[in-house]
Amino acid sequence: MSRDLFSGDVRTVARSLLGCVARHGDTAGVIVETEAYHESEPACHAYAGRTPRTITLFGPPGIAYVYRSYGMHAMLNAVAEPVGVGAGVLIRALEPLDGIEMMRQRRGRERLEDLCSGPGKLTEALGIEFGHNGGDLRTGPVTITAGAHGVEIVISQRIGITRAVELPWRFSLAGSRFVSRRVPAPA
DNA sequence: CATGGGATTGACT
DNA sequence: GTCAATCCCATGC
Repeated sequence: MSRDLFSGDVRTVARSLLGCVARHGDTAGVIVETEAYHESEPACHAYAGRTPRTITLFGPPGIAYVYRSYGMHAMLNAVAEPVGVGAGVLIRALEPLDGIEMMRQRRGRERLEDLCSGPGKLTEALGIEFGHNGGDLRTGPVTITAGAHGVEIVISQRIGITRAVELPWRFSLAGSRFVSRRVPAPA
């Protein structure tokens, strides 16, 4: 298979990351939900071209792109596609694996399903901050490492966006109770 | 330089 | 189901 988890087109990478382990310090979780974003479609931050905010997306694959949403939440993305192409995979949900007590402390919640079931939740649970933007996900401090393969994947539409809503670029693990929102039933 | 919007969450009706 | 919190930055004049 591919030598590098992050090489290939962004949708392939988004699928490959399902089942992988995201880790920061003593906290870690299995990725159960991702979304692909590409400069060719208007929901992507890179759509408008290189800016100080989005420059990371145009860099080499395997780099963390962390940004602030709604003024308060950090979002974790893995940069994909070759240098010069702006694209990334949004990590939307994790199944808690290690450091669960620390996650509970950071989140102020007890239930496992409340710890990492959303893009802003998982960054809080893992202690990921804006300063991690630009870090290499292969060497840390925030890492994503290969996990299960052959997992059953569900494809659906992306969530919480207003443009290019129709693209089926959301990927989640079938039946996981840790996804941020239910996959809508087919029409 | 001023303005508006956003890849969300949690609390409340 | 509805709504506010809060701030970076892209856009427009």
